[in-house]
Amino acid sequence: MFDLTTYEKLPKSFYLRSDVVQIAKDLIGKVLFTNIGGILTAAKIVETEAYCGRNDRACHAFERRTKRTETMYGEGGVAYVYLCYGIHHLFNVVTNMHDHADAVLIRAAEPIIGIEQMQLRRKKQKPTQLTSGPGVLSQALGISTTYNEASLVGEEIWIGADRNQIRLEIEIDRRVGVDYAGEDALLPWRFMLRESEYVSVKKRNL
DNA sequence: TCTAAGATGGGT
DNA sequence: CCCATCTTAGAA
Repeated sequence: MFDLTTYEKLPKSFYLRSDVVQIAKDLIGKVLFTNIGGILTAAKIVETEAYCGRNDRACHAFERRTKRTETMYGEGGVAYVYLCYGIHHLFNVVTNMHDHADAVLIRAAEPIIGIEQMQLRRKKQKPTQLTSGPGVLSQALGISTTYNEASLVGEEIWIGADRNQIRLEIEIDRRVGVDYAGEDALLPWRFMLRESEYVSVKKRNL
């Protein structure tokens, strides 16, 4: 069985750091927990992408401070959840200090706790069909836009570090689906756990 | 007001 | 390849 005391909830200071690319890398191998509707689920993060509001055309907050992006301009340590294509709820981790609009998109994970509940939510059986992709991951974990701005150091959504974590091999790639961002689409800001079967899209070329 | 496009996913 | 589905941002 899984011993919850193995995992240490990441403190707010983890999210307040200024290097969003480093944070995206650091999040690989961490475990995303949700306790929503009385259902505990957890999944190990295997794929992330960094978005930087100040110099990254792919970021929603780039040269834009609107109702939607205001979440990213807030202080780090909260969720930024938005609806994509009218269907998918994409979960991001807001980082950095107030007025610095950075976030990390959690793109894929490996189910650990609450797999049966994820199967019910997803109406799929195979473990790789539960949390491999930013939209489906949110569905499996019960995350929707109602959790936009929710704290990541609270009792509904949080991220834990394995106290016994050994060194991980990380692959780097360009981000998915941001071709509109011109040369920023080529930034090496996507991180994956090497050899994981749970990443959403296989490695392309930088 | 109006409209195009989008950090996707599933099916053909 | 196609399409579901709807909010957002920016234009008019």
